[in-house]
Amino acid sequence: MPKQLFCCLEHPFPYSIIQTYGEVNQLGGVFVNGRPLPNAIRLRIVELAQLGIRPCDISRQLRVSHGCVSKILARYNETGSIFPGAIGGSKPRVTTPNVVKNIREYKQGDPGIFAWEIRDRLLADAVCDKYNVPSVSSISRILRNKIGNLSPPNQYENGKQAPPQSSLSYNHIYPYSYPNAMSPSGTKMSNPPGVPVTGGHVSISRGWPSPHTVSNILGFRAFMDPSAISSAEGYVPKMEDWGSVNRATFPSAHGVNGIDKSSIDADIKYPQPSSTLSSYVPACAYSPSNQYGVYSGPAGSYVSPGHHWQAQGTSHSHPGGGVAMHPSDIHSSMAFKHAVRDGDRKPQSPLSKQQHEALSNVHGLNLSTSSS
DNA sequence: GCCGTCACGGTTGAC
DNA sequence: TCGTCAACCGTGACG
Repeated sequence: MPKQLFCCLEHPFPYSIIQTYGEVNQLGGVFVNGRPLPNAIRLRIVELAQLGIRPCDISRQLRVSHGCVSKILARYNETGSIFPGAIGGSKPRVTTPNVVKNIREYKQGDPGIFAWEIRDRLLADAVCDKYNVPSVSSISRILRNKIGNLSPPNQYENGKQAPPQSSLSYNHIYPYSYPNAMSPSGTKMSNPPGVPVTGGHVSISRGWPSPHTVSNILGFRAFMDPSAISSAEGYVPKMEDWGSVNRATFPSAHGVNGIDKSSIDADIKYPQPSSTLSSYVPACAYSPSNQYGVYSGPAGSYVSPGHHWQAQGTSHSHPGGGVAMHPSDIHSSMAFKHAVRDGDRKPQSPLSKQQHEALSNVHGLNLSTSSS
C-alpha cells in the first residue's frame, strides 16, 4: 500500500505508525484505504451537520476529506443511516431453493413453458418480487442445470396450474433487503420478521429503521449510546479503550434500546468477528489486523511509548489525540486542532458553548469541554 | 472558498 | 484453498 504522505508537515503520525495502520490524508487525518471510517466519526459528521456546522468545517475538524463528508451526509440524508454499506460479498442469490422449487413445479406443470413465462409466474405468484426475481437467463440456467434432467412426470394431472400454495409465503422467506441484507444468501439467514423488504439499495435504515433517524441520533440515547454505536459498527474491540464514554453507559450486552442485539447484528452487514466479544463489538468490518489508531485502536495499542503520538495536540490525557478518535476525544481532537491550526487557517465555525453542550449531551458522549 | 461528483486504488466477502 | 467478481470504501481532483 503506497503511503500517501503528502501534506501536513505537522501531521503527528510517525511514519511507522502510518505505515502500519493506514495513510494520512491531506488534512492530517488517518484513514485506511478501502475501509470505512469508524462509525463514531461518521456519527460525528452527522451530528455536526445537524448542528449546522458546514461540511467544510466538519471536514477540517474531523480531518476527513470533504468528499467523504459529503458522501456520508448525502447517504444519511437519503437513507437515514450513518453506517457504511455492505462491503464485499455477492448479491443475494435469487435462485433460492424455493424459487428453484417453484420453477421446477412450473416446469413439471408445463414442460413447454418458457423461461420468461416462468419469470412472469414467479412474479404473479409473488414467489419473487421485481427485485429478486431471477432473470430469464438465470431461469434458463436453472432449468438446464437443476431441472434439466427432470423428466416431466405425469404432471398434467395437475394441469398447468401453478402451485398456489406457497406463493405469498416466499416473500417472507426470502425478503432480501438487498443489497444490504445481512446475509444475502437466503440459506443462511432471512431477514427478521418485520424487517421491511426493500428492493433497493440502502436498506440499512429500512431494516433498522429508527435508530438512525435524526431524532434518535440527537435525542435517543440508545443509538447515541456508544454501546449502540459500537455494536452497530465494528470497531469495537478498541472502543473499550474509548474510555468511560463507551462503557459507562452500556446498557446491556444483549440489547440496545430494546433492540435485541441479534437483530441489530442482523442489520449490520458485517459479520461479527466474534460472538464472544462484547456485544458492543459490532459486526466489525475491521479485522483486528486492519484496525489502526484512528479506527478506534487504542492509542496505546499502536502508539508505542516511543512514539509521541501526541497529536498536534494538547489533549495530553489522550495519547491518541486527534488521531485515535475516541468518542470522548472527538471534541478533544477538534479542540486540539483548533489550538494547533487556528493559526494557520481561517477561523472555523467554532462550536458555540451551546453547541458544544448539545454535542456533549448527545448520546451521553462525555465530550470534554476543555479545549486543552 | 464551498460543495457535488467522479476516478482511482484499495478492501472485503460470497461464490 | 485460491481466484474471481462485484460490492463497498475514502481520498483527491475537478468544475
